[in-house]
Amino acid sequence: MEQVPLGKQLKSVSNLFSRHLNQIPLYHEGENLTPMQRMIIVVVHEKSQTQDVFQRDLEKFFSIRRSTVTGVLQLMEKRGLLVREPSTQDGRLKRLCLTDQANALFAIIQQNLQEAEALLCQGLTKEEIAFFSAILAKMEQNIR
Amino acid sequence: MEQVPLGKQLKSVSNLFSRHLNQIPLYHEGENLTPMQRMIIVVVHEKSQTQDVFQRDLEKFFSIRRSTVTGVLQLMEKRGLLVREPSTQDGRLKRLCLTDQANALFAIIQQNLQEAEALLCQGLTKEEIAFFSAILAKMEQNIR
DNA sequence: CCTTTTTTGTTAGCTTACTAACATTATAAA
DNA sequence: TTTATAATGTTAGTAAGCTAACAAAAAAGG
Repeated sequence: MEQVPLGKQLKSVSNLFSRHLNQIPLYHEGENLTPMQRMIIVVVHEKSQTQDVFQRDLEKFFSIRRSTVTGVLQLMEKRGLLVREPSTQDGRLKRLCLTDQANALFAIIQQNLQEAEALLCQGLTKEEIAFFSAILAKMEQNIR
Repeated sequence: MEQVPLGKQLKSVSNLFSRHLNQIPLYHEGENLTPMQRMIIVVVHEKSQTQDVFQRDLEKFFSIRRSTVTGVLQLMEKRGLLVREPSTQDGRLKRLCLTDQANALFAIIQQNLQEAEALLCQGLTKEEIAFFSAILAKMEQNIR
């Protein structure tokens, strides 16, 4: 009847994944991007192909709070990775627009992410991974 | 061939779990404990039944860095949840010692954790949970 | 014994998370 | 129309994660 501390286990793997991602270099000379910045660049790049992307979309996509979105985007804007343009349609919304610099990094960042996930999933079958992902989705529903 | 952003999914669920745990009240009047503080109280309480617990043990157990352990414990000590006693055997080690206040909270915290995990796993069979946990363990090996 | 390496813990500075309280704009209701 | 409610974003303050650089004690090697 020993209870596996599943929450702790989840947190461990999540932390280790971010830590690993953080160690993958992007630029040759020093400067780097954080894991969250990389993920945001990828999702904004992909989604903005077909639609406008606003801050609220990140909130839902990553399951994080508004204030967290604000903070991360402020840093990214300061580093010249994106700009936030107020919507003319709806004064509450701010559209996210990647800079050329960020767009240029998209391909390599996406590859880094895929490699990191490949490492994470080493030795697991496609079916196992799909099953695992489905359980995560179920848990997300349960706890939201 | 669509790649599921597994890392992002992991982070979402992990964050949501912590957020949920953070909302479970402990005291009747205002003050509360953070998710990490709760987990540390539980693990130190349990492990110290049979052995001395040092800071390095938390580092391994939670897969976090030394500096993180230091920071969390400093706060917990400031709040009177534990004390760090330098080992007489080995001058590098600091033994962790829960206060009476923290020990008194152990039972209810453990129950909170179990309820939170039960919510997380709602609708999943024992076998599914075991399989999920095994995959997490495998991933932890892969990426460490 | 002396020197080097390993282990453990701290500090400083940063990022990402949270809550709570607030401001602003849209939408709904009266 | 006017008022109330909902949706979106910000700020302030705090916790927990990280890296890098440091200090001190123990262990290993000479």
